[in-house]
Amino acid sequence: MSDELESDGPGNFVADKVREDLAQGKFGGRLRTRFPPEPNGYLHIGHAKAIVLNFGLAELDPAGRCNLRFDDTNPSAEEAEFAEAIERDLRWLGYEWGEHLYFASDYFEQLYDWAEDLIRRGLAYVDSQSGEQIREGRGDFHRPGVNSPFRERAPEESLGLLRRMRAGEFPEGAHVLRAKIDMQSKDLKKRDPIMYRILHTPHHRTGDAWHIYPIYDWAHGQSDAIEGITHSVCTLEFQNHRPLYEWYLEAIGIPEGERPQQVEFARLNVGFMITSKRKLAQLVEEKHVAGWDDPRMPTLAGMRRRGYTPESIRAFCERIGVAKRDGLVDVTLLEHALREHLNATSPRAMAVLDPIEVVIDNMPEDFEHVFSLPLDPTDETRGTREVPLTQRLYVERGDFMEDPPKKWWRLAPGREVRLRGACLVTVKRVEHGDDGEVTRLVCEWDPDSLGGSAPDGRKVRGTVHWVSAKHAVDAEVRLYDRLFSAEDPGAGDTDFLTQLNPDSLKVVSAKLEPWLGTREVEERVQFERVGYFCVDPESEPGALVFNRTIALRDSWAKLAKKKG
RNA sequence: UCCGGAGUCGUCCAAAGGUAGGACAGCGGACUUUGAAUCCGCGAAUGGUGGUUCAAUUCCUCCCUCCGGAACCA
Repeated sequence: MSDELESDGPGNFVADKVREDLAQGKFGGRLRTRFPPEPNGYLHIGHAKAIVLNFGLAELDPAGRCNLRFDDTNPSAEEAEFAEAIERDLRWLGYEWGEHLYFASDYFEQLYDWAEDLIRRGLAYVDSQSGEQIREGRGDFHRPGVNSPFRERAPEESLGLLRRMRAGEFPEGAHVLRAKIDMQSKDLKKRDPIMYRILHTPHHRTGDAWHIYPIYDWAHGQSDAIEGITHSVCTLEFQNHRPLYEWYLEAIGIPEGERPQQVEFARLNVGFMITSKRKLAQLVEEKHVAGWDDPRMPTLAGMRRRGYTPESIRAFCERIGVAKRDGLVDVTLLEHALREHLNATSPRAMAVLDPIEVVIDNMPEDFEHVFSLPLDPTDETRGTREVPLTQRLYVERGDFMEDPPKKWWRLAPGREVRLRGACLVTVKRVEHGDDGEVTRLVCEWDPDSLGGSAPDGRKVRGTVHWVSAKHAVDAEVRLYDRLFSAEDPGAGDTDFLTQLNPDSLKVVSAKLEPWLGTREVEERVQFERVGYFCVDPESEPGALVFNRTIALRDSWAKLAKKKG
């Protein structure tokens, strides 16, 4: 059944349309999509949805393909660094575009030729009004626009002006090229939209070759047409652009059956995350986070560093579906996809994040036993790691309670619990510091319980993780939590910065079992009973840094919380 | 108010002129050498009105609500 689902490909309205077009032989049976990021920021979870959609659609036909095209028409915001990061993140997510890497800037010359052609045909003109005048002349929702005094300028004059604009003879703002459509249109986008503006900013690819740059609407559809795109999939906010998209394609003479068609879908919003590039850039610039790849960022780079797997992100994108209604996806859906994949792939080991000392009183001081424990208890073929047991250990402070509530199965005075994989111990005495804080648990063990179960078959409900003090490896562990404390940061007129979660990062010094001390950058593991972690690139030999990707579900915490 | 979109469980997505389905979340239980995972079960929705029809959530009318649009941004 799942085979069937997969061979059918994604089931959503865009895929349905593509299948229908394919079946009807539209575009001569050709299928081509594109992912068109602007290189002015890093890719984030919202882009992942568009990527999975576009690359996924291309697979609906054996000959289908998805181009990567950088929409680099505004040099003032764009940088090569971003383009490189985007390619890196795309590959990490699992996509490949082969030789089909394009840049809108590669089409500048063609675009320019088309523009001159439009002028000659009376479909465009150079407007020499100020930005203020142009805005005023456009009217508003209730007021029709008025024609620019330059609207009837002779084509020859516009041509001359445009050439001089291109050559850099005018200051920015002196002139623009506008399409001559209809200043009375109810569709404000059609009130003589601007095609080119003068910009003397050097471009990251074309350098100072150009002094005019095309506006999105005058570049996007044309780029699609040049590349033979059949389905130009974009988000809802571009719906209002579609009539203009189509007008330009017709104006430059693309025959009807060959015009790419724009299809819009709802962008992704995830609870407790933001996907506004402007806001993400602000977080980075104002140093609310450590960078675009801060593990708390919803960027692919940040998620990668946090320990997300590409598989889990793709699975999430497939599960949320594609539709035209705006919404806010519950972050638990993302977390579920993450845990699901991590659970299936992460080796297990033990680490104590908030250590409290344990001494096993009736164990010889020089006792040492090495257990060979499975890295994956459900699959012994995945190997084992060696875990030493000695008289002095660390256990988690939170796993001990001096006066436990009902249903507490863990360490407490007189209570027998199991040290995971090792043996059974009972707390005999509790030592306190001056401030009353527990400093040490003195326990007794059952020497016949080596391995973790008692020969008499008595049941021991609680199991806790532990680390031999003598062999423990110290490491920094960064406990990440949601960056925002509000599900919809910035909603209403709230400033999203006031909703940053003050506890989104806690750094602790942990005690690791020896095997964990030999992990390498980007390796992912499960700290048993705690969560999934991965090794941060800032780790140094002998000074590992682990990032908490996500905690394990904790039904005890839930129970305890419910009972107050 | 003008133009363009959208309204289905708490959330996201699906279906359909004839018992509205899945996932996540929630709740309950089983199992457990991870209070994890796994398994089983439960509750939960078609914005409103009028109409067409044997039957409307689906088709039509009117209304309501929400989102986007007046950048020389994408």
